[in-house]
Amino acid sequence: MTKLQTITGMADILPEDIGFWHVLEKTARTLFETYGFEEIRTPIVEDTRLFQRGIGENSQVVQKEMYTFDDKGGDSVTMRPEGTASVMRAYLQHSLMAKDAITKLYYMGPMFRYERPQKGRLRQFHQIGVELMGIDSPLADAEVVIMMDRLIRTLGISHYRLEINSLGTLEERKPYLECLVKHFTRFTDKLCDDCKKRLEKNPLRILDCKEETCIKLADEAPTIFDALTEQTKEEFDKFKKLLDEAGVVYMVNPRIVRGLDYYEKTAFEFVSDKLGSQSAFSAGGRYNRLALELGGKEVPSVGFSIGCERIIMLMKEQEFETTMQAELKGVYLAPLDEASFDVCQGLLQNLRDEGVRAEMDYQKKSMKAQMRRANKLDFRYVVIMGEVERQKGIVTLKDLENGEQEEVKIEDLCSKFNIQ
RNA sequence: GUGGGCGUAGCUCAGUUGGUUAGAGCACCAGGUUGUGGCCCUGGGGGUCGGGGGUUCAAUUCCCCUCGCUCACCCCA
Repeated sequence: MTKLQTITGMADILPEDIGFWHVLEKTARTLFETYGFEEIRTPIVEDTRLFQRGIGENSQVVQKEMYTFDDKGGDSVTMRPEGTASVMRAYLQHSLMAKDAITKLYYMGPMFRYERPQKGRLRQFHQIGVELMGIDSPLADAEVVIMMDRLIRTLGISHYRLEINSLGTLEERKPYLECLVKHFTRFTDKLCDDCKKRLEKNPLRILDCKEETCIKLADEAPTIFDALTEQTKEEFDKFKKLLDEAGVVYMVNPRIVRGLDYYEKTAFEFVSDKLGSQSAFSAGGRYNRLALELGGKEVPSVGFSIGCERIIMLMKEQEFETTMQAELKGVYLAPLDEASFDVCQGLLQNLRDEGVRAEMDYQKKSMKAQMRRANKLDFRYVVIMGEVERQKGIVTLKDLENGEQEEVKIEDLCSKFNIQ
């Protein structure tokens, strides 16, 4: 296999698909900006320590999924596996809090994780993310979730659901985790092999296991809600109320667990059963401690990120039989002899200078071949020029939509399209 | 890292109980009209049958190894 091709888990996005990306990106930009978010672009490669501290040393992402290498100066650098840590780094580095107490940012771009690819999962994938920084309030939580819900609807996606949960603060979660471990330890021998490991590494994950016996044990386990303080409960209730008022449909799922260490309190996932095993196409939550982990002061924040490849799968799903015909537009120049070819070269440039989509062959071709190509490439008009036209100083302009044609003076050609 | 499925033309796939020049549809190019597209007709180009090794008179077909793709586990967007 000496054929050159993309490496495992990295995919080309071809012209036939790029329309979906443009629609997604444009819709997100427009919507986010009406909610007061501004774009930020951070580097793809960062100091490895940013992610070790930000995402959490013991998370799976940091432990085995990062594209980490030493640069030529001997520094350990990492291709970003997610966006939030970088945005927070930029926020602290440039003291963005100085401009206003609240900072609203969004970003879009490629992320990298060394995993085995499968449906909806690539090693280079793309995320659009949002971070609302500087305030700890259920109003902020609700704002970003509502915004995400509106985005999904604007994109015409209907087969999805929103699941929410509260993970509690770090202080609330600690005793709860001990409680949970105590509960499951009594049934260690009944847990599946994976969950035996989870019991030590990440007991919350057991709640999310798909093995039947584990599910049963998880059902009997104490829930996080038992451990939440009144204040956290009230905040969660307020959050739900705001969603209700905005007409956002959700279900509370106490099994939602976040994979990155920095989440606390509100957590949410937008999921669809049309995505295969990786059903979440957007997820996020509150992360009040991230700034602390990065060595700054506390910056209470909430955000989410969208898996672009996954949400585009849903956009495609929605396209049913939408045999959207390409719009016919532009002018194809079809010279029939050598001298006309040169004249058309000039016309080609004139048209393009006027902003008209124009194209012609790079070598002399038969009229049939030129007509076929004009048709194949969805041009609306063909300019035909042979000896007859040239001597009269005109071209034959054919409308491929209805087959009608007329004679147009060469000098009038550009202005004809310029007006339209 | 683990497990299942699959690799034949640009794409979707037939095929051979091992046997001469490996097929179809679509796509592409050309001709049918020496100046007129889409439909139709005719013709053409294009394949190291993923790669390597083995068995055999003979391998795309059987065996082994390997690479790749894909789905799932783990985990995550």
